[in-house]
Amino acid sequence: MTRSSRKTARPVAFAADGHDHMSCIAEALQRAVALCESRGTQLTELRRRVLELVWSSHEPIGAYRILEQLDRPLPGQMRGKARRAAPPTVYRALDFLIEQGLVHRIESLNAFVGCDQPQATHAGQFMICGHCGVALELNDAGIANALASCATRLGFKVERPTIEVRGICPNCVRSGATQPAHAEHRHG
Amino acid sequence: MTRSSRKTARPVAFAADGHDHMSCIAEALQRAVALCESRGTQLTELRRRVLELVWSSHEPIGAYRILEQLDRPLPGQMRGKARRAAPPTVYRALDFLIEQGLVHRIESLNAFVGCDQPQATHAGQFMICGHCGVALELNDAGIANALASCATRLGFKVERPTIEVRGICPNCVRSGATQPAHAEHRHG
DNA sequence: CTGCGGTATGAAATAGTATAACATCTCGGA
DNA sequence: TCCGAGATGTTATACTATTTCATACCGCAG
Ligand SMILES: [Zn+2]
Ligand SMILES: [Zn+2]
Ligand SMILES: [Zn+2]
Ligand SMILES: [Zn+2]
Repeated sequence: MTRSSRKTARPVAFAADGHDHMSCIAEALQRAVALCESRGTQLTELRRRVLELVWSSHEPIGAYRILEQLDRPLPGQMRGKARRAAPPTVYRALDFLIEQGLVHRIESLNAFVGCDQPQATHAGQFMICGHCGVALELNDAGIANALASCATRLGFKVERPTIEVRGICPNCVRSGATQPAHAEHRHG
Repeated sequence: MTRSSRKTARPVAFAADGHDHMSCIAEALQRAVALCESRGTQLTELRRRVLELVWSSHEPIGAYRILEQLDRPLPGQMRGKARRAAPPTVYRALDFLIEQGLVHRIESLNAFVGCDQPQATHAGQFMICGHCGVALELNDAGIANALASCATRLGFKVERPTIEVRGICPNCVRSGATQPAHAEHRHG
């Protein structure tokens, strides 16, 4: 029970005392396998590997970072001068994973992050820390309702909401972080 | 009185019967001049021209589209083989305009759109039609409150909310539009 | 077995978006 | 005049994403 061992009620990604990320990854992969199984879609080795890399942390990762990691031979394998994978390889895998709801794209970062509730189709809301880079996905009914009511009032038919809130996470707030400190983009 | 001549209460960008966009542009430029004047910032000819291009329609425009337009000699001017402007030129102008609150960046489109309430600093919410491409900026208190309350609950300090809702605008809904029809990105 | 269609991946080229770094220009004040 | 700040010009490059065609694999009809 990874969850019940936590000391706080805070979401895992923002946990004050860190968390066992290995099991985070393992559980995500397990869910993915089960989901694709149940849908009859093919979670191939390549796609599984990309998903694993996306889940390597709770910070959204760029497609080209994934590409770099894909190139590195897995520990224990000596496959010398393995040819560098090409961009379409990773973009195609990401397309598949997004379609399956296993990964979300963070528009404001041109990056990708794993979804921990892939079962139901949803458009999550993201709280992204500009200091440590961690992105937390929520499904807040209040926000969703406010949006829906606003759209209804206008006669606007919502298809895909994009909600990405940049700020400072609880942990970084407590440690007095105000400056960027996280590489990221300029334009933000 | 452009506004009072409208037949509906709908926002100009989504007006059912179209609108006098020339005055849209003129008013935006006027506001910009006044604002920069009052702040002592320099709305140079280049920046004014870029702002005008951003306002050329209510569809967000990409930096490189602006660049193309900048190259075209103004009607009446025969400046032959004018050198093509370089990307930094337009990005710098956009940076200035964004800083002044005169333009917003639409993250999900890598594009830019004029702001019609540049006075107060704000982070607008955008309703973007996937069919006609028009983006409407709102400042809905309900959404803002829902977001704020959610962030408070988490202990997350909001710095820059990004809310961009893709969908179909009232006009396009009425005309039965469901397909994309608008070029735009793939990844959406 | 063999060929066929559908899906996944490999590979090369190119398109699209954005910034870094340094040079030049202009204008107003010391 | 000289200086310094801010704006723009210029070149190169980084970063992100898609198009296009080729190849590999697999289950199945003939
Ligand atoms: Zn999700
Ligand atoms: Zn943080
Ligand atoms: Zn605005
Ligand atoms: Zn529309």
